[in-house]
Amino acid sequence: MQENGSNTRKVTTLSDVAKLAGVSIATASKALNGRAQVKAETRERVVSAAEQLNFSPNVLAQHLLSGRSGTVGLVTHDLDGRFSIPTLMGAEDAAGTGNMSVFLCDARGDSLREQFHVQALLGRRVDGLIVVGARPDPRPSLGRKLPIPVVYAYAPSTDPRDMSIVSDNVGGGRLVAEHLLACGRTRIAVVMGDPGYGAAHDRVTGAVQAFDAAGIGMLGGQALYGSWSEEWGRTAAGIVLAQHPDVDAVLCGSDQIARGVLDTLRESGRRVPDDIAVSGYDNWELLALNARPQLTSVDMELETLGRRAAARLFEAIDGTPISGTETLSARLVPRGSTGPLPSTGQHTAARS
Amino acid sequence: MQENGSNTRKVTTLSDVAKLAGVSIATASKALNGRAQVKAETRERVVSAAEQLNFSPNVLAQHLLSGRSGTVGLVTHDLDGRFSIPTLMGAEDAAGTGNMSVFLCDARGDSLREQFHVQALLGRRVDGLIVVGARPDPRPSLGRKLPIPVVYAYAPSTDPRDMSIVSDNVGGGRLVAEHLLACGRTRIAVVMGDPGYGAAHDRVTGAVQAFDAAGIGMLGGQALYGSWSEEWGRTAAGIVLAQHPDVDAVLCGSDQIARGVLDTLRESGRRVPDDIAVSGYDNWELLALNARPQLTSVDMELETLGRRAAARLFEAIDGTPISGTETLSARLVPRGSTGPLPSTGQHTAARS
DNA sequence: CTGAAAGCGCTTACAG
DNA sequence: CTGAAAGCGCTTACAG
Repeated sequence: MQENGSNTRKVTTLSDVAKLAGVSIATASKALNGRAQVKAETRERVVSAAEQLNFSPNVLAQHLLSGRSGTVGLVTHDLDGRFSIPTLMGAEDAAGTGNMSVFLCDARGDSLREQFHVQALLGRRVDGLIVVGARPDPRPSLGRKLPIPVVYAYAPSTDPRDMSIVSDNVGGGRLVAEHLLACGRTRIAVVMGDPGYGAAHDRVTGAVQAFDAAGIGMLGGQALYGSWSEEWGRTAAGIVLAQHPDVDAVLCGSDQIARGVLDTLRESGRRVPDDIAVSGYDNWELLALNARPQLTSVDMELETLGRRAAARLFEAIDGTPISGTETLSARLVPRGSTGPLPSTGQHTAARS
Repeated sequence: MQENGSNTRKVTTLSDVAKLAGVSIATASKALNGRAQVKAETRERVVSAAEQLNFSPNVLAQHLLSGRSGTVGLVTHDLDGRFSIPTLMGAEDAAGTGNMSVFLCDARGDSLREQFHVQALLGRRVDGLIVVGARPDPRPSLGRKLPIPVVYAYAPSTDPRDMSIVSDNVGGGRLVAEHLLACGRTRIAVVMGDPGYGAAHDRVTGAVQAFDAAGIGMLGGQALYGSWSEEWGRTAAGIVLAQHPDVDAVLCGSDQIARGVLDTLRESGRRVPDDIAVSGYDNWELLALNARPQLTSVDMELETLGRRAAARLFEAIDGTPISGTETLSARLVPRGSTGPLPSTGQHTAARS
């Protein structure tokens, strides 16, 4: 009944195919692999035998010979998070085009666990390794003594000789600040997330570059740091409104923060974007598309990042030396929460 | 410089170890694998040689012999979604305890892609397969002719002879309805998601069972179906308030819907939970914990589900026949959005 | 064009 | 206790 309850069913082997086709196993191999020196008629006989037996070559054996396993290891620290998943999809994508398969290992931020997984993957003779961080800050290198190439994605290695692919947070901050300026906003507050993240400071740095270039200062002279949460967004918006009632834009460090800011603004009777423009970061569609109005955001293009990481890894596997940090541009995604100031009015004061 | 730019570095092999230890490769093998018939002193010499050379046995070769690869394939259809990831984590978890590694393949809802991945995994001689759906509705079987066992997780197979592990949506709906009843609510509206999902109807069915047992009817006599979005939650809450201003609870089909409902209630001046209790489903912490108040929800315990799927798969790999659908109970997570009616009052009417 | 033989890295009876 | 030999499933020179 349950035919696959146990592995008793014998898997067909090349020698089964050869026997059925009435040839040697060497000839069967050549026929199936499209080698030139096989008579057409013989090849056909072998191929049809293989089909008949539903033959699928044992890749493990093939790779024992070739010295390559056709697999890569993906060690992630953030399987539940939203950063590693798109990275991982991009990598799987790039891998899938060839005949690579991906081992997924979740190290959960624990470096012992990471070490354990790396050893296991080495034993499986993966051809290379991609390490995906949970947050964009630099992380310790796996070292340079591994027999296979490694690419660090999202979170770079602290060792500059390693290959890392990261998102440009400075550029992303600049991009969205420039957008707000282009919308005619001049009194722009910055509400950032956890100051323990390098990305938080990078995004502020980028925004300040844009403000400087426009010859205006950040509203209040400095960014408000807190956490990456809606709660903090609500609180921070209250602070901004109290201290700077004439604010005309809030640049937020994440979409979660922006959602909180939007809530407080709405409940204070401020219209978005007419009175105040609001921008997020991450372009997390769940949050951005369900916001009222929909949220202008910055997309780090993590899938591209993952694809790039995999591409670099494959180059390295093919022998091209790789090294250094590659920074990927972010992309602005304008939506309803930002727009030009209404031509009629100055920035209206509180209207509740 | 870049020592791992190409794979030139030769990987140490058991024969290297044997040579260094001055023994045959057979003896080296036995020594490292803890076979009894090896002199302690010899074993020590071999072990230290292995360490010195940083030897890591080629698992591909070992598995060629044993007939098992020590790997399983995880084919998912929802890598970007929130359902497959916890399932996958649970599976990885269960796998990690042994010495299993997991190949991750994203089929993206495309059955051709799925077929392709299954073939590739078969070629890699995985010992078993877990198929994770993107939504809880039944899906076509991969068939019964595969040489390895398969477990369907989250989305069951349509073939009852296959092994499937699913979440109990009827029970979950009943659970949360009972909770609302226990809070003293009697005028309970049900706002469900996309009626194209079996889970939507299942959750309603469970709720109705609880209502029947309590001898009360659903407010309005039927559930409102729409989509799994905040937008729909906002709209639906408006409908409920207009038609049944004396509503005292809203049972929502998802946390997203509940977030929308909460927003409309707040903007209509209704207090949650004093005037109206609100419950979600999924226990998606991002949404549930950031809600005001925090959202009572139902947790499908997807990680447990994944772990269970993997456990069943391993049993099957070990020869135990597996079959049938296993239904996992959901768990109520009470938070601030539900609670007893204030003792002082009846359900207050609109108070805006 | 076809096949016998060697070998990929390992393990396991089987002799010594 | 140790080692030579066979074999896991395949591919690739090398002879015929």
